[in-house]
Amino acid sequence: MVIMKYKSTRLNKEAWLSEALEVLYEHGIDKVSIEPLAKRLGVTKGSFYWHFKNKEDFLSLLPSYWAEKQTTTVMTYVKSQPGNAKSKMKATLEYLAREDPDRYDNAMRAWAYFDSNVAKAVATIDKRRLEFVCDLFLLAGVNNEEAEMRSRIWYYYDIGEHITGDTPKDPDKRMRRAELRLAILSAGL
Amino acid sequence: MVIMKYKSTRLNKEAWLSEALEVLYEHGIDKVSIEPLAKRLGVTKGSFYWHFKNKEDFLSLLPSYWAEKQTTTVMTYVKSQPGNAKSKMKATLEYLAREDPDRYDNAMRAWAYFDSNVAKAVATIDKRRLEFVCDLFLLAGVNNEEAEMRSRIWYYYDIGEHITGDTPKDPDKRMRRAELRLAILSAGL
DNA sequence: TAATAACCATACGGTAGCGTATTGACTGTA
DNA sequence: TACAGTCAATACGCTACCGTATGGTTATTA
Repeated sequence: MVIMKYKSTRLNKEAWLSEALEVLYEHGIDKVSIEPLAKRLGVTKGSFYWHFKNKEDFLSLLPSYWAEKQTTTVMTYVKSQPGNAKSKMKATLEYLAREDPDRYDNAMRAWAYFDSNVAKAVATIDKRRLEFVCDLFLLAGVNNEEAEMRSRIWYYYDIGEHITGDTPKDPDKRMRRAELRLAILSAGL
Repeated sequence: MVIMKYKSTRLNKEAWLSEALEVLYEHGIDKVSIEPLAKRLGVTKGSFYWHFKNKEDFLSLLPSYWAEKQTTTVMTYVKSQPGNAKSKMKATLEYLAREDPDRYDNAMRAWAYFDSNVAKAVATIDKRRLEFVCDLFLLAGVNNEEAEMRSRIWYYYDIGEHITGDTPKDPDKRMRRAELRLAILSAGL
């Protein structure tokens, strides 16, 4: 027999942050407001002001909360994969075509564009990803300047496809694009 | 002697739309509100409700207003330039490196992400630009599928660089990037 | 210059959301 | 079982903004 020792709706900071991230994802940062959030969580704002000082304080925690959830990503997967640079690139693209792990990216970018603190958090993630790709090109033997440019072209493609909503639903199409992309961007390696 | 026959602050619809676009650019769509806008324009909201039915109606006009301002762009310039495909690509990149004409793009995208009507307007512009680039690759003789892929890689680079705020301030650096980019993406043409 | 139309100011009522103060309920520990 | 600590509900005042109603100016046209 199950004994409900605790009222299951008692919340912690993370519950609020997680829900906020969800609303951010669905409707954008300006719809992240305390009372509606409380409603979604089945509590009142009394809870909110117990856990957080105020709204500003709360929102300032969101970017780093998001960033932390970004730690287990493509990169850890690909690094674990054996093979040369080109096959690692392939692995990266296949992973992305399968998983689409960057669920909150667009919403964060939309927010970041009007908030420099958020922009910093996003820039950190972007930098990390760019360097990861850049290393692959360096590994493939291209010089520094060109590796940087190729990795930019590579990574900004992801951003562009993502943000225009152009990512094909059909996995086969995604794979086909990945092939072509790899062929074009790793030409001569 | 100057006689002020008209109070210079009498407005028309466009004045409101233009100012709204500016606020959108500076602070995002949720800061586009009637009363503050009126203040910026030196009138009261009495004016607004003369020109527009309500806020929703007003905002629905903004994407097309933006889209119209996009008609005179890179494309008209480049089309007027002589030369083969590759030199037209070069002309395009040089124009972009010089002018940065897509001032409102990021703000529109941020908005578009949470409003499907806006998304449509942005998608129209994206499509137009993509086709323009695609035509250049077709002109250079690559097959259809690859031309589409190359143009995506080409154009999404612009979006990515733009949205990450990575565009170098230094014109020389921008030019250098353009050269490398052209070299990489037009390899073998 | 009188009449009409175009444009704007002011005052008002209404809603959504922020933040505070206070009280209440639950939980772990002595 | 009493107490302290944790978490939440309620009630309140406040601000920003939307939309309406009404009347006042300014321009246009006859």
